[in-house]
Amino acid sequence: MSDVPLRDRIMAAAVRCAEGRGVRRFSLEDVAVEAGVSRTTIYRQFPGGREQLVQEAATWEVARFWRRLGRAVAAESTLEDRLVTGLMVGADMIARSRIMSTLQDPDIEELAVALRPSEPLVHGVIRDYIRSLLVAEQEAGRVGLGVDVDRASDYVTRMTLSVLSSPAGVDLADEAATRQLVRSQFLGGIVRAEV
Amino acid sequence: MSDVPLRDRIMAAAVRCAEGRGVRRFSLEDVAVEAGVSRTTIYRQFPGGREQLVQEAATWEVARFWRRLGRAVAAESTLEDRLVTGLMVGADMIARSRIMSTLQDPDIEELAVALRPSEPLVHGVIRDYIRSLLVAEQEAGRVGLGVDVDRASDYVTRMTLSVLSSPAGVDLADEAATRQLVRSQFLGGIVRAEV
Amino acid sequence: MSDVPLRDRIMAAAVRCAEGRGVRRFSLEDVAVEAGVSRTTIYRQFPGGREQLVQEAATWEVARFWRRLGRAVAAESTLEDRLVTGLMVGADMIARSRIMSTLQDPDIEELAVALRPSEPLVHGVIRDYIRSLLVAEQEAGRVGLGVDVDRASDYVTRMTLSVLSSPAGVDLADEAATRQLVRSQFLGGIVRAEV
Amino acid sequence: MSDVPLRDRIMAAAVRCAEGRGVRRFSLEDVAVEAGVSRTTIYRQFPGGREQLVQEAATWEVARFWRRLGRAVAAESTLEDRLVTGLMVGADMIARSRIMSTLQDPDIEELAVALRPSEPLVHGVIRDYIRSLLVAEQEAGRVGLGVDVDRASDYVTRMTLSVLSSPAGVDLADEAATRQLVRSQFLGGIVRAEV
DNA sequence: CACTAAACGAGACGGTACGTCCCGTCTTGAA
DNA sequence: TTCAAGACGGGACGTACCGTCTCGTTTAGTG
Repeated sequence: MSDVPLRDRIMAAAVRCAEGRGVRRFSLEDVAVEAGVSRTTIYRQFPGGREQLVQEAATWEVARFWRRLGRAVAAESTLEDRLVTGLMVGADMIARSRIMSTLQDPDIEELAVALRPSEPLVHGVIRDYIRSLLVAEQEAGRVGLGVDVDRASDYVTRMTLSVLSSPAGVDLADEAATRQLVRSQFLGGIVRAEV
Repeated sequence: MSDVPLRDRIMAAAVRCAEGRGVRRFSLEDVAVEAGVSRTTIYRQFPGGREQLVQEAATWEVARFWRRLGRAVAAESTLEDRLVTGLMVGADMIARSRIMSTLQDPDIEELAVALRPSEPLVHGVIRDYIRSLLVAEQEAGRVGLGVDVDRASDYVTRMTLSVLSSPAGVDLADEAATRQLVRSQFLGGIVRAEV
Repeated sequence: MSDVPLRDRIMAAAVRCAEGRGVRRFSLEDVAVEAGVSRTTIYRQFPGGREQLVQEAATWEVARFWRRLGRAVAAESTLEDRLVTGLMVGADMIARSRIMSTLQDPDIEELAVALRPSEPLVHGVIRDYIRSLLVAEQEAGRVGLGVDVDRASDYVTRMTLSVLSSPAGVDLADEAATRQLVRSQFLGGIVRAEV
Repeated sequence: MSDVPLRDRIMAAAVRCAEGRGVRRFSLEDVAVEAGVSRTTIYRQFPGGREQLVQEAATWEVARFWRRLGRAVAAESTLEDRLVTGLMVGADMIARSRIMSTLQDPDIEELAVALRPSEPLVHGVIRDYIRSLLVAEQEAGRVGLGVDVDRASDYVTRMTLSVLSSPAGVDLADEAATRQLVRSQFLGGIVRAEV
């Protein structure tokens, strides 16, 4: 409805539809109406049909998620703060997102799975990012001596993604608790205790 | 194909179909033929229709996965061996499973997602199981003094599930490497080094 | 809607639609609604789709036309009366038929053409029928001596069909004129003048 | 493909397409390609769209048919020869024409029907033409005394068109047979026997 | 032993959505 | 200006399933 590229408008509409009716329930007709576009045009933009649309919309949405998380985290300065903020903001975004909440439903959701193949990718990206942060910490002399940065970043990445996907007991809305978790579990053996 | 309960025969057929054509591609007609049953009967057994069938077949298959993993692990005696064996056997089963391999495909698969909601559940079950193992280790005096068993089991669970779902660099077919991983990363600060 | 066979109900609906909107304009959806049937069912009855439906409905309707004409003609006793009645009733039915009137429209109509292939067939049937009448007349001694019955019946058939399809000057609603036409043109050299 | 008027090029292309794929099967895209023209241009030349194009192309082709038949017939001198030649050449042209042959197919063809509305018109034109020939014969003293020229020309026209559209037993490729037919059936009671 | 009731097989139907084709309109850019 | 090129909305087509229903038929279980 403006100068937003047609493709993006359609993907955005698809995401909104998925949030509303659930991924398996919306029809391309719904998306077309939501995007203010004809069904034909969707097939012109995504020749692979529904499948391609869902796939691309999903990765597009995932990218947007991490982009926003990245921006939020960039405002912080220390590694610990970034982890804490990342966990809290991420959990909040997930909670807010209607997709994720509907994803809790026992009914089947393609989106989550369309998002599956991107998991190893995400793992890699996040790990590299965290590694760069760790290196910075190391250069600042705040990392323990015997620490293997590669191994440590992989480890922190796993814990982060795991906690984000299933908090399991930790209340990520509580900053103190989250910070406690990050300190003891995530960075325990890595970062030297602040004096 | 004889005195096996009808329900199970249908679910097994559904799993086979999912392995073959992918979850979104098979029709109830396919399942019916595969199970040597009429389509009507499927609706009689699963009044919720396709959705219920996929859901139940998925969790049924997941349960089978963990059951088999459990049996394999039960043969081992120490915590470390159980973790190593669990990781290796689990990874192997995932690799062998045609569903999982097709799941790598970028195309959409409901099964994986039908399996999603069980994730927190699985987390809980595995954590409790590992916790019981840790308690045993503790009673055997093989756990470090300051270790919080609850926290440690949660931690080991996260690492296990994470590594299973995305190995990311670790070769879980290599026992030495896997054992090394388990020792240093999983049980590093928890179990006292064997003398 | 009753115990009328589904197939016939659909064809009747198709004919009504053709009468209404013109043959090229109606959609299978229209026919489905008109027949009180789902679109799917039409495809189940006519696997050849729209084409087959139009084809069959057309010949079905043509057959109905000639059947009714045959009944009307059967009431008459002499050859001349049958021809006169046939021409008049036929012209009247064509005039009444909304299909035929819309067929006058310069716009394209498939029905008329779907009916085309049946033309030689119709020619044969009508010729045989007229031949049988001629033979009866001959046996009654009312046919001229040198008349070749085969040739004569073919001739009368051509004139009949031609006049029916394009009257061109003759008013087939006027019995006197029609009878005059039949006597002088159709049976002129064939039947012996009544004394 | 050069200075031939755009309109004619398009209609010629339409006729070729109709000959190839059948009338209902070709798309405007096909015609555009065949005519070496953009689809837009077709709409500029035929604002009525596909319908107008088919209509005009059909009558254009029909006119061409009769024009060519007229030229062939003009070479003959007597009425009988013109009729014989007309029947034979006409039948031959119809047989050769790929459109007409495909028209025999049971599948639906708009062209034939687009040509339908012109039937009464054709009847009138042919009749007037034949009437003029008959008048000439009459002036040459070769027509029977009691013959009504109007009625006779109408009659000959009907027989001619009828035989052309459905020969029904007569072999119009055999000159002797055709001539025999024309003499006995068409001109029997009209033209005085040549001495 | 027949009779009935439940479970299954077979198949028709309504309905939803998909992917495709084509039409007719419009805009943009180049000759 | 005229035309080519191409995007778009819209309508219909033919197909694939789903879920529901109604019939036979087989199989047990019971009077």
